Order: sequence, then structure tokens, then C-alpha cells
Amino acid sequence: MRYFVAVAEELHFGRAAQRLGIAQPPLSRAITRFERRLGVALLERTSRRVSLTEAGSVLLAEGRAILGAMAAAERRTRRAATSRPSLVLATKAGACGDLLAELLDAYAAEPGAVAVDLLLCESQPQRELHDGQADVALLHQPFDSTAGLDTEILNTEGQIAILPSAHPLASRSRVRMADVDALPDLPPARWPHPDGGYPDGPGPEVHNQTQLFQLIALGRTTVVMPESSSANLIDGLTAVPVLDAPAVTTVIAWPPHSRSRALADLVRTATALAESSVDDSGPLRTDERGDGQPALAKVGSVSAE
Amino acid sequence: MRYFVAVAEELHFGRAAQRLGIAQPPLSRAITRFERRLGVALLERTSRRVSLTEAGSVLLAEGRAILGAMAAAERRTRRAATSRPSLVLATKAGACGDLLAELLDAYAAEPGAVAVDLLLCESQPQRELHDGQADVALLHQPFDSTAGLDTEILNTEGQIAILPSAHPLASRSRVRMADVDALPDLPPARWPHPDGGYPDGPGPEVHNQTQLFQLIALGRTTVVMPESSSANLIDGLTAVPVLDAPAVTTVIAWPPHSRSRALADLVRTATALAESSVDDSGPLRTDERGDGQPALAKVGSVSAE
DNA sequence: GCCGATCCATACCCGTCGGGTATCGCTGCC
DNA sequence: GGCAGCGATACCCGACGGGTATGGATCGGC
Repeated sequence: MRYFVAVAEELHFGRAAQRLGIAQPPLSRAITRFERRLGVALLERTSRRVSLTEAGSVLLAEGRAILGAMAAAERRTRRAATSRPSLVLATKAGACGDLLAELLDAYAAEPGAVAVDLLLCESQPQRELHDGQADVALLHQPFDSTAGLDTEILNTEGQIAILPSAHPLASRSRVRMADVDALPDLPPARWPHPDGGYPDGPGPEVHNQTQLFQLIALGRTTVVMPESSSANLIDGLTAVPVLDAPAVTTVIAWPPHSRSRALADLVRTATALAESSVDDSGPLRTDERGDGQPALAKVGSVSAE
Repeated sequence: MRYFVAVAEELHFGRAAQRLGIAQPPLSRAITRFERRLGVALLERTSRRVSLTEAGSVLLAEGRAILGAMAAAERRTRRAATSRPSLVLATKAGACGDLLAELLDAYAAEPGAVAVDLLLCESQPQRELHDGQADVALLHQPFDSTAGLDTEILNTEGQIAILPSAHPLASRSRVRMADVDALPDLPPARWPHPDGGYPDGPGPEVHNQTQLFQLIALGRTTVVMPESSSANLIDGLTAVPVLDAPAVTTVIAWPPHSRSRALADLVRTATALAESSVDDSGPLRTDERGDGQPALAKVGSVSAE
């Protein structure tokens, strides 16, 4: 399977073999045997060109997921065996500072809490979740994909534009997406794709928040981001609410097969925290939750596997 | 990996070997090699008893998922290769009749629509999704687990109690959960667990809707279920709205790695249909759904173990 | 239009792994 | 203490995974 994914990605037996650290002929045979065992043609090969069949491209998508799951399983198993009990929480560096601090404090106060290690990624924290480097993550929809993960919503917030303080728009009390998009002097920054490449465009290439803020302060770009990320603005930057930007939802996410008690506690703590802050700000009453919870729990356990 | 999961589930090398169709000694060696390659002890074995280590139970959960994913990958690949392009849609038999009919009609009218085969399961349609028998499913939260699936919400409905027409409660215009729970003469029916066992309790054992309705008509049990499932009530049954039962959300769900054009079209059709019928039927706005639904999903999935 | 480069497939050889049977060693239980 | 049950070990065999050498087809360049 590893072999097939390598060939399907490279579309070249020689390069795939090199990537796998084996010679080309064994790879060729392995793929042939694999196809014969499945009874399905996965690759169309001429002596000059390799391409995927319909079935092959289906299997490529599935195979990538399987390989990721296997790597994840191995990492998690090894961690469960060697280290002290702990949870690894992944999130984007610089995002949701307050929420994270509150969550860690509240969870540490729980009975039976285990150590929580932080994994502050530059981007794509969900990737760490999929490949087993992390047990749980804070993600921001719609930016991060929650495909294949279990999630609980923690909160929803608006977005703000970060502008150089000297910029005309910075004095406005609020702006619209159209205002920000229509700034030829401040083209949007370009973040790397998961594969490491950058999209085309006039803006500067950035890969972390420090770079970004410095470039904004220098009048080279601007960005629209969740409110909470502006907690620690450096001098020379001004945040202006963007009225019609899509709302950003912070969710706590974990892989669907987790059965760990510690993870369940952390998730429960996080959702309780989120609900209590809703209580502060709105009319949700406790007894409504009290009515709803048992009924739901009952129904839930009927569907429990 | 298959071997390890078998042993971990049986906690007995002999039975596991039998289940796998091999002899016991090769299995023993395979597990030993597997542990050595991982560098992790997965099983504690005395000559009389086998038990899982912490790492072993982590790997069991992950391994089950991986094996399921592999079986699914194989099925989907084979289907992509041999049959005409088609989609398999799984749902519970008897549920969401109207919605399903509308969806099939609307999708069939799309340009580029492929054949949609139906898989009407007795329960657990999400299982067919995980193991590759189906490409897409209609699920009902919080009954069905959407763990590891991508979903879009289609609609939300209340629940009704199905009662024998002769029962005193059947003449009420509405009831509460407490009314239904407090009926010693109509104990709730017991559905089989995924493993085939039944929970304890006084109610009759059932495994499909026909049985259930007949037992209700005979005055042996009752059930609380989504409104739309009552479209085709047999004689002798009466449906009464249950005011405080948790709302049931119908979602369309698919495995997160699908990249098929046909599936994307079907999902788009379904969500478009859902939004247009929401517009028709009242003031429920999209952002309210976004706020309200997750609370239900949350409690349901936390209680699912 | 032919030659050479490229690239996948085949042929052949070797070591390890997965399968089997026979048997040993340990542990409860009667 | 004997016996039954169960996992581990010993030993053997065929198949698979790895390597090198080479063939056959196709595309590009002169």
C-alpha cells in the first residue's frame, strides 16, 4: 500500500522507488502483485507514461488516509507505552490565547487530570491530529478542516482587519470585506499550502504571525483574522472590526476513535467552560441544560457503539 | 495488525487463531515479532491468561479503525473499477421517507447525475459508510454517531410517541418525556447492540420497525421517534408529539476522504433542498441552526462511548 | 528516419517471513 | 499430584520482498 501511494503520487516508478529506498524492479513487481490480488487495474502504464485509473485515484485517497492512520496508531501506541500519561494539545501559535489559558487552568483543577503538553504549530494543527503527534486540537472553522474528526464547538467570534496605524482605514470604527479587498497598496499575504508551495499573487509570503505583523506594520500587507488573535498587537498596528467577514468558530477536535478518559475529561472541561461563558453573556438557563442533558444522554447511549 | 486485533478482542491465542483460520503457533510468533518491531509490549501473558497493556488497548482502538478503513478502501476501489459509476446511499429503513424521495428526484434531475443505489439498513447505517459498503448516508443525530464522518445538516424535527390507539395517553394532544417514561405497562423496546446482544430490561427485543409497530399495536411497548418516521402508521397506532424530547437532526454524511464529483453533487443537492424547505416552512434562519444544533450534537457524542 | 536515452517489465538469485506440525513448559483445578 | 488447557519453542517448507542484469517499447533529437 505504501508502495502504491508512492507510485500514484509520483506517477513514476523510478522516482517512487528512490523515495521508498528500494530498487525499481521490486517496486514494479509489488504493484503488479497488488493489482492482481485486488483484481483491479490501478495504473495505466505505457513504457513512457504512468497514469491513474478511476479505481486507482479512489484507492490513492483511501490509501493516504490509511497510511496516516497507521502512522498515527504507531505514534500513539508508542507514547502510551513509554511516557507518563499525558495529552498533547495542538493549536495554532498565537491563536485563542485566553481560551487556551482558561482551559488549561480549568482542566488542571479536575481530579485525575494528566499533564497537557502543547504543540504550537505554524499552521495545520489538524494535521498533527491525523498523524498521531497530537491527541486533541483547537481548530478554527472555516479555516481548518475538521474532516474525519470529532468536534465540539467552543465559541464563535467575529473577525477584525489588522492595519498599519497610519493607514486611512485604521481610523474607521468598522469596515467591510469589500473595503479591505479593495486595497491595492496592501495585497493579502500568501500562506504556504500544505505541500509547501505558495499561491500566486502580489502579496508577500509569510508563514507565521510574527512575520505577518511585522509586514503589516511596514505597510506591505494586511490581514483579516479572528478578534481574539489581536490580544497582543505590536505597536504600529490597529485592529478594525470587519462587519461582514464570516464568523470564526473555535472547536475542540480529536480523532474519532479515542477512548481515553483524560481526553474525555478535557473535552468536558472545555465545553463546560464554553457554556459558562455563554451563561455570562446570555439568557441560557441552567435548568434548560438540566432538562436536556439526561434525555440526550439516554438517547445517546442507545446509539452508542 | 489483523492478527493483533483478533488476539486483543479474544484475549485468547487459540480462539483468535481459529477465527483467523491459521494455527496457533504462527499467530504467537507473529504477535511477538509485531511487538518487537514496535518496541512496545502490547499484551501481558501468563500461560493461563492474556490481557491488554495500556499501549495495547490504544492500539486496539486504532487498529480496528485501520482495518475498517482498509476493508472500505478495497470495496470502494473494486466498485470504482467494475461497476458503472454509481453512488450507494445508506439510511435506516422507514426513516425520512419524504426527504429521501425528494432528494433522489432532485438529484436525478441534476446534469451529470449517476445512478443512486439504496442500502436500507435495519440499524447503524454509519457502519456501512465506515466499511465501504455505502458512499453516503442519511443519519439522525443524536441516535447515530457521526464520528469520523463529514456531515451537512439537512433538517431538524421534533419527536413523537407512538402509542396503541386504545391507550389513555393516545388521546392527549401532547405529552412529555416523563409521561412516557412512567408507563410500566409499556416498557421501552430493547434494540440490539452492534455486537448482537440486547440490553437488560423488561421491554421486548426488536430489531426492525415492522416488529416494533406490531408490538406497540399489541400494547406491549411504546417508542419515541422522529415525526417523519410516523408517515406510514399502521391501524391501531396513534402518534402524540413529545414536547420536551430532544430534537432530531437529519444529516447527510460521507467519509472524509471522498473526492468524487457525483458525491459532491448529491450533497450540494441535499443542502440546497434543505435550505429551500426551511425557507418555505418558517422563520428558522441558517445562523440559528448553526448556533442551536451543535449543543445537541455535543451532548449526544459525549455520552457515546 | 534512425539512434540513443528513458523507463517499465522480466529473469534470476537470495534471505526472511508466514504457514504448517510436533512438542515443551507453565499454571490452575480437581 | 495428576491432568487439562494454553502459550512458547523447534523445525521444516513455500512464497514473498529484496537485489542485479537485461529486455522491449517509446519519445526526442540530430
